[in-house]
Amino acid sequence: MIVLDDGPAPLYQRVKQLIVQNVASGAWGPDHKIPSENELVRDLGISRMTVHRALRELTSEGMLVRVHGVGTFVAGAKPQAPLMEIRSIADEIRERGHEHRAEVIWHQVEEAPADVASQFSVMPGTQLYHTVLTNLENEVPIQLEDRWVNPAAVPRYLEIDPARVTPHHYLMQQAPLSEGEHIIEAVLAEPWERKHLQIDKTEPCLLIRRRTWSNGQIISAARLLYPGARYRLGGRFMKRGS
Amino acid sequence: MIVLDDGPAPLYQRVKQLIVQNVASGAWGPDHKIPSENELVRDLGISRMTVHRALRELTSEGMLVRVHGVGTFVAGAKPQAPLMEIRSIADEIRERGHEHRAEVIWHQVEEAPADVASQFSVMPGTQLYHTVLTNLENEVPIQLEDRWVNPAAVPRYLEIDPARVTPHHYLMQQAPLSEGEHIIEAVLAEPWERKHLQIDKTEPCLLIRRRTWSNGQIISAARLLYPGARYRLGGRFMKRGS
DNA sequence: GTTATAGTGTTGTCTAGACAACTATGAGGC
DNA sequence: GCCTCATAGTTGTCTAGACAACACTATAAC
Repeated sequence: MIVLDDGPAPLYQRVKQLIVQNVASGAWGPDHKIPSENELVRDLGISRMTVHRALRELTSEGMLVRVHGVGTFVAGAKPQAPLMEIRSIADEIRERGHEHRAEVIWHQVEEAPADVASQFSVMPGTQLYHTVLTNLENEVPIQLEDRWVNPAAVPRYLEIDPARVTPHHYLMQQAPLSEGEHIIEAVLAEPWERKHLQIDKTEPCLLIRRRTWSNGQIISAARLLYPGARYRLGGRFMKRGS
Repeated sequence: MIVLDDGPAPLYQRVKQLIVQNVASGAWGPDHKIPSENELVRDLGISRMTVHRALRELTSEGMLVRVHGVGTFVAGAKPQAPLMEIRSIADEIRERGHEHRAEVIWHQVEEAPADVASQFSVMPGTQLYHTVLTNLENEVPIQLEDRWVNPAAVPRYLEIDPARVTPHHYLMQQAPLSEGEHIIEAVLAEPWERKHLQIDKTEPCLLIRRRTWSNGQIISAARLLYPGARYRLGGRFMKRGS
């Protein structure tokens, strides 16, 4: 039985959510043919244009593949390796066989400063969740994580203990990732950042600004700061814009 | 006077093209308020849903900014540095104050092999343009560029001389960039690639696979191979997928 | 058996209209 | 001056229907 969640969200977003849930749960595996537009129209009792918009957006987001005159299918394994990979630093460290520990510096509600507000497309002063912590590999600080989270998307975020459940894992579980953005640059760390990373004034750092979306809604914006001498970046990236 | 191009393309795509042209030509600069949906409906003689879809897609592509109840504006300077940057290797070399020269290896029509066809979403055997060349910095090969181009999007591509006009510059001029994708990995070069790059069998290479889109249409797919000892990658990336 | 042809089901596009939600503006009352 | 409220203009969403384009299948003709 297919039924829409109720809620204040627009209809087409709830249709998208329904599809995403079926795919994320594994009920609809790769190459599964999903119900046709007319079937969804009949089952959900909504208009075809609304269904069509939901399916079209999910197609442009890479979750579905549509074939004119045939049907709509769950996107299978891509011909090349996954285009995006957002890894957890904790997983990375453990895969290297090292010990991982997180030291929480802040974990609270804060009013968004202007630069953060613009990234979230909200008014400055809007209340957001803010977590700052360092990730240590064998007791050596390897990353400073400065993360803002959208309370509307993840209302219970503040209840977690970031030292035990990494914010990354919690967010991935609460809001299946649909889109991400990485900006990579080399910078010098601020004094308070240097203190937590235990690095020298002249130490160049790799800065990764990461934003993630789920179902069109921004979930989180994070600044990830790596001491240059202790980290190298690898992986695949995709970029888009302007 | 605002008027749509005629052609076989769907109406909403022609509306997008009209907006893109006005922005690319500079007629509508950053923060310019573009005509409202109702004005476009009246001037173009088409329905509002069609106009709305065009504006909505351009907004999601980052070209426009829409404010509920106010209007639609050309996206201005972003609060942070441009999210995507696709640079020309020739520009990079010249900025370092070095001499740049390109050696053309192939520049012709070819039938797409299966892997290329899948990247272009066409049938294997479809005729595409194919250019292979090396870029030399002070007569030292620094990059091998293996590029496929969509003839439907850039029909006169074969008429250029890649040694004089870089394919990158020509494509950027012919089809304003709207979207791009980078995949970065480390590989060993094929024998024929090693010959042109004048590198050793065991030399690790940085491989960047780059695809670019313009107005929803794929323009070009390129494999850019850099000898690891002669190049370091820097820049900003954005990724999205799955 | 092979080849046309018609029919069915699917996605892609477009229309005309409606209502909701939001913003800015100006008029009026205090 | 300051506040409240009505109004107009804009974008966001949704509907019901229509036709086109495409793929597949079953049927009929040869």
